[in-house]
Amino acid sequence: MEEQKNEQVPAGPNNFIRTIVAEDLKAGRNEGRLMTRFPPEPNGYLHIGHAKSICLNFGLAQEFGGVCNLRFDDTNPTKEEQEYVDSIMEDVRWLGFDWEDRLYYASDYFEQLYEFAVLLIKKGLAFVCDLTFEEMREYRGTLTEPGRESPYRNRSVEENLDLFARMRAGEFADGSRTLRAKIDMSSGNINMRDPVMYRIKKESHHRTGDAWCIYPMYDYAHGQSDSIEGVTHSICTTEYEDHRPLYDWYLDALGICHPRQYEFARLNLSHTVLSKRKLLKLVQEGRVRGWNDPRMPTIAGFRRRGFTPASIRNFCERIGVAKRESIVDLGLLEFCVREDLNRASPRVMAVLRPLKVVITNYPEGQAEQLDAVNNPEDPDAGTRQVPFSRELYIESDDFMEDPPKQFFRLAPGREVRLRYAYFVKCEEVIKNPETGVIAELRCTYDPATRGGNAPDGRKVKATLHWVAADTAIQSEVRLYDTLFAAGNPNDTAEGQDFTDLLNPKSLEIIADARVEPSLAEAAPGSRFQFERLGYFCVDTVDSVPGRLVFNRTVTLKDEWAKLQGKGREKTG
RNA sequence: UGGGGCGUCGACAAGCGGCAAGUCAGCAGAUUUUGGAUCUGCCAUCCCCAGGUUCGAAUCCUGGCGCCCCAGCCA
Repeated sequence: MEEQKNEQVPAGPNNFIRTIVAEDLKAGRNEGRLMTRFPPEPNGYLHIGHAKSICLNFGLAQEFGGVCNLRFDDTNPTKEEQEYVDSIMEDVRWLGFDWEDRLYYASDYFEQLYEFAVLLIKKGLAFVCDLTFEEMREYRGTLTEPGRESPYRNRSVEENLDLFARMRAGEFADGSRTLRAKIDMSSGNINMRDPVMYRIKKESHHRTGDAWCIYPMYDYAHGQSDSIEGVTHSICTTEYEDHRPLYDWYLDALGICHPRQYEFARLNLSHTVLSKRKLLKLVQEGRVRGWNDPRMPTIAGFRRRGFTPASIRNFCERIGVAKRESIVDLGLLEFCVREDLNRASPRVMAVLRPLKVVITNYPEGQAEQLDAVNNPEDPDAGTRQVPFSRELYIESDDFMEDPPKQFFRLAPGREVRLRYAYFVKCEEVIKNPETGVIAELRCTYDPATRGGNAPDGRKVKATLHWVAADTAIQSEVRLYDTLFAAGNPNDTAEGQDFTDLLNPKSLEIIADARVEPSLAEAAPGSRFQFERLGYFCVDTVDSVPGRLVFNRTVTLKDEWAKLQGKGREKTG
């Protein structure tokens, strides 16, 4: 018995929605079909919260042999644009999902939806209301007081039919009339207080043009669209929980195929915001450089930043699906990218903040090529050659004149290894006589340690990355930190705007980083690990041959930074 | 004083009456030509609180407390 039970549970992360789907299938409901849908409104770019929904809906379909539709919820012409439609399709595909031939638009159903509305009028379940916006608000009542019925509520079916037809024909001004469902003005659920089904908007729609001047509301359009497509499980976020009675009401009143709605908690991620309204504001106010700014939590932003689709899918799997509201730590997302990038990224050496090193006992004018492993995690990745010469650059962070005990990189009199090259020892520190700033290090190398091993078996405590001064390529590197300094930027104090919590240091541009010459032909979008620094990708927008621009996707875990107490604010 | 939800480790999250999974983070150690990766061990006598039922409760009952959502002709 126990074992049988276990056999029934398919592999994969469990959650309550998956359990419901599995049970429905097992019970043979919906003729054994499973159909979900991802229904974005094309009024902005998709963000990581949408990725959670995409992974859930497409993932469930994939796992249980069902299908998932892509349907644009385009019922409000004033907010929607083709640019958003295009970006959404690109993002869903990039995440690795396929809606095949099931690309739908709510606007495809406008005629059918209109006929459904006529049917509800005929059944005496809908009426044309002439209340103004303000009047309707008054009649609606409040959270604690019931509403009052509209004086237009009892118009005859004939009059309603006539007026609704004339609304469609464009005889009335915007906002002058609505079509409303006749439900219950005293309901504790405000959604049931004679909700608006249609409003007049004489506006061009991105797909239907000027064919319509009345547009259906979300509540009226959504369930019926699900029904028309044959959706079995309509999965949305918890803020729609009290819309479910209305969702059910329309379907029952119409007597059509009745999908079931289930709600899960939307994703919140620490140190960022996931609301289209807020993201749009950041874009419009120029706080970021567009929807695909690498600091944005949008799919387009993460893509440009160098994240992989697999890392985002893994993240969505790990965070789970539940109903309680939560804020997922950004650290988990970072773990997911590192995990994926670690096994696949070619290693390369780059110096962000160059400190010149002269190897005094290395012959002037001499140069050699050293073998370097491309990816220690992947033997098939092979090796490459990196040039070595008398003058090098190392990371300025890798040298300290008067180091604390825990610092085991280069210091006066200390010997370290230059990765894949030689052991070098710091003999002299040269400073700018004016400023006292360290300008250059004089070191000696041990020719016997070529490749990085000492024949006498002596050890060094650190291995540094480096580039040869004469062959390194000067590049721009963009370092990103969290968009918001605050762990939870949605939690603003009185009189404070969420933009006040932006991290002023979210972007640092390094104009004169030096990267090893093998990167000369690196293609836009290609990803690398800069050894000891992090994962970087060639920017797809600004990088050009001869002037490479890299984005830092994520740093490597950094024990030394941790020892120095560098961290970010908690979620609170 | 309405309606709908939710409260399990620092952050997520399983669990559905039989004695607290897993992941991230953290800590300790091994290993290491990336202070990376990898490996090992540790990390909730306790599940918002208080009563009750039961041999037995995070799970059932009762009563509290706390948090979130809803008064767009937005989705």
